[in-house]
Amino acid sequence: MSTDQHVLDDLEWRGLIAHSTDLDALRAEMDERPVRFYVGFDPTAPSLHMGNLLQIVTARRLQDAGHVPYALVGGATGMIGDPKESGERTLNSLDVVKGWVGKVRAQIEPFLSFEGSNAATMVDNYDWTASLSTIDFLRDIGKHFPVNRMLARDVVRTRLDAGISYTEFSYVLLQSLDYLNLYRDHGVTLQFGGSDQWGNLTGGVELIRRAAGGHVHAFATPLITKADGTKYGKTAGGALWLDPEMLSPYAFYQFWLNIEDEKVGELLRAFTFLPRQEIEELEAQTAEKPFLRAGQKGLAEHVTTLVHGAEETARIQAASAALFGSGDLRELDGSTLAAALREAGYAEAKRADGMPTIVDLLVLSGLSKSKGEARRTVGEGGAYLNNERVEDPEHAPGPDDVLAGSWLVLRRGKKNLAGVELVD
RNA sequence: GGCAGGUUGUCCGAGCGGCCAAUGGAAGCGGACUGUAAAUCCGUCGGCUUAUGCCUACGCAGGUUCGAAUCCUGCACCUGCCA
Repeated sequence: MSTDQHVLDDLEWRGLIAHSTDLDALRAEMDERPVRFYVGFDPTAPSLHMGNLLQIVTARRLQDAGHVPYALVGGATGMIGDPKESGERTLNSLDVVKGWVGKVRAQIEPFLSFEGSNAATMVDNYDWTASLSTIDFLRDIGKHFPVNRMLARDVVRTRLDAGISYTEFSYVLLQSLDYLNLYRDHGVTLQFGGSDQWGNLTGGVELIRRAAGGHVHAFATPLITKADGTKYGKTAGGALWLDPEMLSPYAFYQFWLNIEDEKVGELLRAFTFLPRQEIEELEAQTAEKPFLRAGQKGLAEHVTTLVHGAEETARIQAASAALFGSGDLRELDGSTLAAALREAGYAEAKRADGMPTIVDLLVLSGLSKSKGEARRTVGEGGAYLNNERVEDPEHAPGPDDVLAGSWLVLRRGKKNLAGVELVD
């Protein structure tokens, strides 16, 4: 579309292609006509997360380049469960999976365009697998999967000691069948996914060659990890959910704002739609004047806008500036303070119940999970009321501590902020 | 199928009748240093009306004992050796 370079070159520059089938063949096909491609999302939770966002954004890039997206939500594969190294998954009921399918679908839709000549299509593999008979499945699909090859896959090998059910072992057949169906019925010739899906992706490519004699493509995006090689999203709140009910947009923004310097460039390339030149400028700024955090700010702003919208992002930025600014909280005007705390997270306390102690406030505001933990935080010197350290766990704020008539600003550690509003 | 060993807190892993909410490591959390960065160092790390108190916890269910994570019985699962 507007990109002056080939979309595959753009994807490569952004570091999005970790593994692939013959890219030259794919390029040739793309140059000839719009390619129909698909990416699948299994409903294993009520919300998608950071890893899925990478796939969604990648799909969008391909659509922007004129290709035709098929977004698959795995109502069927979600019933089975992709084998993962850490062990067998717990099966979810059909009702639960169906509920999640709806949520996941709704999360994907805003990112793709469903209009125009290359409109996106949503599909659910439950539609073509639910009625499939076991005999047909075993004859038509199973026959093309040599078990010795299946056993050689990394995930399966690591699971052989700990144990793997036949159910999960068979997962690759279902995903491969999806690709075959989309190839036959919709002319889909490209599938991509996370690098942990590479085995499943190539499974589909091979099945199409064996069962239909077709030559199709696949590529895998890399696993995004922290500078030390561990996964993102393993922090207190758990995964980096896209659903604002599961992770507040404020917390989402803060996550990106706190990315390590070494990773800023990589993430800007992978997750934002900023043009190459702008990203390179931000990278240069981060390298030269890291304390300005220009890269982190750009990253946080763009990704949060992408997921939660420009208005919400503006509110969060104002809140962050107010709460993390160097100024005195007392100098903030009441409405700014209230708005900022409502973004950051807050709880209410009844004036009639008397003024709670710092320990109670930490628990109430959600900054500490239990009173024991709150006491520990106070003891460690990590508890702050209105940006001033509190060292006595029994300390209760006085009337002078109440800001803007009804607010108390609680902080645990350096960057966990929340408000408590006194109400009648 | 037989024999042997195992199942401990978020994870790994000690403990093998009382001194065990349970050694050690990792993760997490807090502090110092910084830039709401990384690295490093220090501290902390079940819950409760903070109490020489109570509750929950050492695969599950029972039992022995004044007293069990530790002993016994049954069950489930895992690992190794033999068939």
